[in-house]
Amino acid sequence: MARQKSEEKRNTLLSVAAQVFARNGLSASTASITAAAGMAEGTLFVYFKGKDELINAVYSEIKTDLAEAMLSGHPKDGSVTEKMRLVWNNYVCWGAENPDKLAALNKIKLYENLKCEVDETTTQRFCYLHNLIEGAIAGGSLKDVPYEFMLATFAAQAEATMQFIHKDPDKTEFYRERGFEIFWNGITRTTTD
Amino acid sequence: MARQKSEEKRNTLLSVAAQVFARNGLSASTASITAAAGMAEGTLFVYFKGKDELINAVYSEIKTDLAEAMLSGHPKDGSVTEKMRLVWNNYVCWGAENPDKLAALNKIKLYENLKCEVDETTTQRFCYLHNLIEGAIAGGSLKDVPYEFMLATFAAQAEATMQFIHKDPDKTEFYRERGFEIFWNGITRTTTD
Amino acid sequence: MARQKSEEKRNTLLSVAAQVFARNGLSASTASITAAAGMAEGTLFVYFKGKDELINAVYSEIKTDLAEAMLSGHPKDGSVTEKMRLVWNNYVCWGAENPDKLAALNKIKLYENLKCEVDETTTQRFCYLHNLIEGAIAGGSLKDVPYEFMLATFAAQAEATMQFIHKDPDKTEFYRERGFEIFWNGITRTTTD
Amino acid sequence: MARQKSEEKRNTLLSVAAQVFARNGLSASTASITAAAGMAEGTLFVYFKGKDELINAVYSEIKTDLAEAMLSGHPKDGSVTEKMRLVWNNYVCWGAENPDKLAALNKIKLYENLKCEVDETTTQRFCYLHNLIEGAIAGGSLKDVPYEFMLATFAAQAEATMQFIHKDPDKTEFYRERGFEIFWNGITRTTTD
DNA sequence: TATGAATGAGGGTTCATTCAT
DNA sequence: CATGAATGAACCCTCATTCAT
Repeated sequence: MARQKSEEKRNTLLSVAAQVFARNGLSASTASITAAAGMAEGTLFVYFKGKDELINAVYSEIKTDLAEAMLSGHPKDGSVTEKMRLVWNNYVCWGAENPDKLAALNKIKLYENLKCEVDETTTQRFCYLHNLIEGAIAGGSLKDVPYEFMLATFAAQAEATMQFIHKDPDKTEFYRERGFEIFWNGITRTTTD
Repeated sequence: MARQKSEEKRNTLLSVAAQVFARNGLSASTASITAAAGMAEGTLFVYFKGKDELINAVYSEIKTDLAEAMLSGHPKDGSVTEKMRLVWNNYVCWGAENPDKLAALNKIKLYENLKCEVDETTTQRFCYLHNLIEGAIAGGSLKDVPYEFMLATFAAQAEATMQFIHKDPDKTEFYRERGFEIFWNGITRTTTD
Repeated sequence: MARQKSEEKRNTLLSVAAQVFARNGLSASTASITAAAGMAEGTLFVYFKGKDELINAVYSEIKTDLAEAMLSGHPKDGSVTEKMRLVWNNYVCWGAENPDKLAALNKIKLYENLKCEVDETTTQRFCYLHNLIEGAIAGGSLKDVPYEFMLATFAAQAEATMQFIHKDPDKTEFYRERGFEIFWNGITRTTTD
Repeated sequence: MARQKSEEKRNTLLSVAAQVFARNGLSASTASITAAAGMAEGTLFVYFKGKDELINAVYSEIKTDLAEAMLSGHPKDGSVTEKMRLVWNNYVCWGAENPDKLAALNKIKLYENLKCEVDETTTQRFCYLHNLIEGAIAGGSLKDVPYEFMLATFAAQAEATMQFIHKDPDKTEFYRERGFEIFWNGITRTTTD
């Protein structure tokens, strides 16, 4: 008899868990998650071997979701700057629109037993970002800086930006623009210092 | 009469707790902390009302330590850039040299019951940083951006930098310089975009 | 060097302990007792081997106090009824005036590790009561009933009475009289049933 | 699906708890109760929110049991004296036959967090007793004495009686009769004092 | 003697996980 | 598969007691 497990239930658990983790921390009980999902305590263990696996799955899920959001609507052509700005906007808006996912992601990032596994598709998506950044590097003065460092800079600046947007949604556009400016100036400027 | 509470024991507990939290998360047991500190389980509760108070005290302790480190050796005069670079260097090096404190700080930041209390001196130290950043804003093109956003940018990029230094200590100077460049370019560049 | 222990401190501890036990039960901590007595935690253990010994000492102390109160002002002569009534009044009033002692006594009575030890003088005092009751028995119709049962009856009725007086002090005299009537009628009446 | 909470297990816990409390006091550990009941430590918390709820439930349970026992076999008609004697006998015998329940009841009575809640049926049963006593009052000379005081007298003397029966079961009938005599004489006698 | 920090066993309670239904 | 009662290890914390001062 093929799998009778319901993909829907699994997804419900994942998204409810993300919410609960975001609000109450990773120390939230599995019972509180199943309760919020309207399921029995034991059901969680039908879909995940244990809490640890659930946490890792939530992480993957959100990362995938984020990667997908980040590249949505990307133009085939256009300047590196324009492409980069789109990615930035997608990223920042995703965070502002999914505060629970963002919060969950940040908490799970610090989880001691995190196994960073991302699926193939997601990897490829980050690859696109990789290329963009390499392009930016090539056009600026920071030619010796590794891509990973730039990516970290990108994420760091973006997350700072998201938090301000989340606190003050009226200024979404303002922070989104200024944040990008800072980031882009930072990595593309021809230093004269 | 009787032994007096020893400031040394309290400090031992604080720094051991920071290490344990950094490595095992805030969910580490109080028993594991006292064991690592070579004390009896009950002793922790002589110095802190409960785990919650301990966590908050560790937070204050590290924040104070960081603030002190950040401003060490700051010159009375010199350009804003030079002063800022010194603060950056202090901050980044502190993080690279105190990975446990940094990790503990980041985990406690997400702690649900965190009571953000910092002492007077620490507040003043951050005030100095405040003024520096205001100076940088005044000299750049991002005049409408609030100080808090700049500070968040500073912290975000510094932390990204620290992590790279921590992973690859041989390149400490390299990342420290490039990180500052990116940050400083970002916030001071006269945009021509 | 003779005893340097202060009898006064010991007494303070006994009476403070009685109050604390009355209000918070025998499970009150030794620390709460020393705190209420204005002493250091360790001091209690200078005067008593442990909490158990303290509880037993409080019990003895109160029993002695009660026995003394019960027989105060007893007349050399007078009818059995008059003498008995005086004892009754003393007993009941003691309870009404010392609610904490009464409450402590009742709680300690049910203490699992109680060692019933009373000193010589107290024993003699209860002996006087013994003789009174024997006199009452001799004059009534319950000649075959053992003294101990009568004493229990006396105590039971008296304690019920005390509680009503304690709840409604305005009716002290009323309950004191009615309580005695019930008791005395009960044990002296010539049954016609 | 899944096991349902078993009323039997709950009852086992209640009666085992009563025994343990009777013998070791309310300070007995919850672990000692589940062990005596042959269950895991956690099981207690499936049936009761905490120790406090357990203690209150034991209290209710015993009160209900006592109220039921007290009125068993009560005659539709007969004199007040006869009815009262039956209640007395039932009460006293229940206490003598259930020393653990009696002891538990007395200890719980002094429990600092006791919430006195009795169910409807039990209340009605005590109501019957109320009426009986009112009848006795009406026929005697203590017309101004409140019912509650009489009830306290009843309980106090009955409990004294129970203790003697428990210590000397051979004289059950003797103490039961004498005890009732004393009580009944006490409250019904036409005073000539 | 008096103190109170230090101790560590023990207590109530939570919770991830198992498994009978 | 879905359920939720049952489990027992582990946790935080209390507290009687000890002992260095």
